Amino acid sequence: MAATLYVGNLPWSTTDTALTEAFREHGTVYSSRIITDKETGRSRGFGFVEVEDADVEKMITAMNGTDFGGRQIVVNEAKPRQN
DNA sequence: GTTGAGCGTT
Repeated sequence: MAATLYVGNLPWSTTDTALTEAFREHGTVYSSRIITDKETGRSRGFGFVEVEDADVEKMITAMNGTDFGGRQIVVNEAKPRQN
């Protein structure tokens, strides 16, 4: 089972790989994605990380508000896109 | 060569 995490306040230079590497240290990470602007293709400064369902709370507690690339990131449970 | 609240694609 996998759950999705919303990660905000990211530096513009953050990559999906960087997110994976950071979150992998605190739990099981299946995939990660940085949301890019549909018109310019640049990073919007936030992304989503797919993690193990049982590790969601641990990931949020461990990563929310922590320094990432010089910025304090925001980690929350992502709102369900499909219902 | 920019910006900074906010929840994404098949």
